[in-house]
Amino acid sequence: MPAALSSRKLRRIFQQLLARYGPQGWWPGETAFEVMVGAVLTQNTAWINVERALANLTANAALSPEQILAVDEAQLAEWIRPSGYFNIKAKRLRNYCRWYTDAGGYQALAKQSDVDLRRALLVVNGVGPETADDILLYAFERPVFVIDAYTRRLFARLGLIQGDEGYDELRLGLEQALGADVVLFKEYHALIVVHAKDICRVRARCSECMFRKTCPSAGGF
DNA sequence: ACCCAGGGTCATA
DNA sequence: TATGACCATGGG
Repeated sequence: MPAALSSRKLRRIFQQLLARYGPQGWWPGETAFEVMVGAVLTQNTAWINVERALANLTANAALSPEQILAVDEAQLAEWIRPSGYFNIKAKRLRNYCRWYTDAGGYQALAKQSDVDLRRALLVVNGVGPETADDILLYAFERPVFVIDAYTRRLFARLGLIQGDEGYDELRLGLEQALGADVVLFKEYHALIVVHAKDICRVRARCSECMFRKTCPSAGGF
């Protein structure tokens, strides 16, 4: 990203998305911990399947770090089966919960600075850049711009970025252009995801869909 | 039958 | 640093 991103263009795109879809109020979930679990379970997975897994955990009173650490890993895997990759995600959830409780839980972690907390999250095996940023933004209310595949494709299609920038390069560029704004970042990421689903619903398998990797043409809103 | 989903890790060159 | 294999269910 040689040149700085245009704050004006970014805000205009946001306003268009907001006008079309309305406020999304993300992240869906009752508690901060549920957000964290959902962030891990939704890795490369449709949210509908994550909801089933979360429902299983809730039905078994297992949606807490203590219970996730207490139950058998095979049992945990069985509960989260609908969200796919259940064996590896069971390990990842346990890794996360071990880190979370060892660190002293939410109150203790909330005392850390944005950069320190981000660095700590990324040490957890199974938590990568996007999962860490989901947790930082939606569970800890930190002003980080979540970069997912949709975000990259959208801004690339619209000519704001090249598309092959590194994760942090892109994230920092957006954060710098828009300024630290938790409310804006929460809505922006949600609207991009909702727009992606909307486009793919309306033009299922349409070769012009801007969100398909194979899309040969630039789409508009 | 095929493609993809609100990614991440690990082995290899 | 940069690819590729792998993880796996469920909907369109």
